[in-house]
Amino acid sequence: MDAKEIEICETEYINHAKVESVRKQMPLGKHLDELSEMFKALASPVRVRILFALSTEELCVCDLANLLGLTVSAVSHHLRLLRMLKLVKFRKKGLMVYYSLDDEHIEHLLSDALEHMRH
Amino acid sequence: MDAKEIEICETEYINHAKVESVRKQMPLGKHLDELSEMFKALASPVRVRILFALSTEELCVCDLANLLGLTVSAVSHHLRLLRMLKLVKFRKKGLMVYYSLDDEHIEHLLSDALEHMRH
DNA sequence: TATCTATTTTTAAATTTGTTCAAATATTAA
DNA sequence: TTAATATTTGAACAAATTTAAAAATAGATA
Repeated sequence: MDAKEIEICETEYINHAKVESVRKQMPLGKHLDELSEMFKALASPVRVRILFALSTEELCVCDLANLLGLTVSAVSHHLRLLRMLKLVKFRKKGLMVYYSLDDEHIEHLLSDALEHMRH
Repeated sequence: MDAKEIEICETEYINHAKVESVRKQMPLGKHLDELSEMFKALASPVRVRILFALSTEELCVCDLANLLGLTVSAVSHHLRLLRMLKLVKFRKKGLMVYYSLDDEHIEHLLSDALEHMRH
């Protein structure tokens, strides 16, 4: 038992072999971080609504604001996050910007999660 | 166009028919809120790590703290959240508390999400 | 009983997130 | 060019989250 472990957890009961075995089986740290980033994008009532709305059809920022009862600015901030995480894509037509889900993968993830929640 | 809509979004370009059609197809508000709560539980690098660790095998609080390099207190707080959202369960043996995933559903959700992320 | 210890809870501080408002950008049209 | 307008961005603030430290709880053992 080294100094760091003592600092973290002063106990005789750590099962070091077990901990090492689990550590070896963990996915790579960067994958776990990306995964939590993706979940962070979904961890908001507003963004979940945006994504489900877009799973029905393409909508512009103003339509989304109207649907959700939020300011255009607030919606735009959320869309920026969703865009950065590649959960939505957009196309411009004149002054309007139409958003849609980035791919069907996300639609499946959403419906799977909804299904899971219902179980 | 009523007063509220004007307040929210001062534009001539809202596609009201489209917005209403989407609104009708949205899942119930309470389901969307529960879903975002579940995602909130997953929206942290620490909790994602806790869940993947527990998908390997049952671990006590101290093992988890040791594995993740956090204080026991911090881990306990995260476990409380995961417990409240029914993502983990626990069994007591003497002074020790062993945590595990609540069911295989969660394991599937995690591996599906990891898979999605890799795409 | 009293003591020891793994975990939980409380409190408080630090950080992150969500929202609004105002200003900036980009595209259309006059 | 100038004006109009849909969207984006930045700054500021409130609300929520994360963490550590200390106190409290609960179970084991002497």
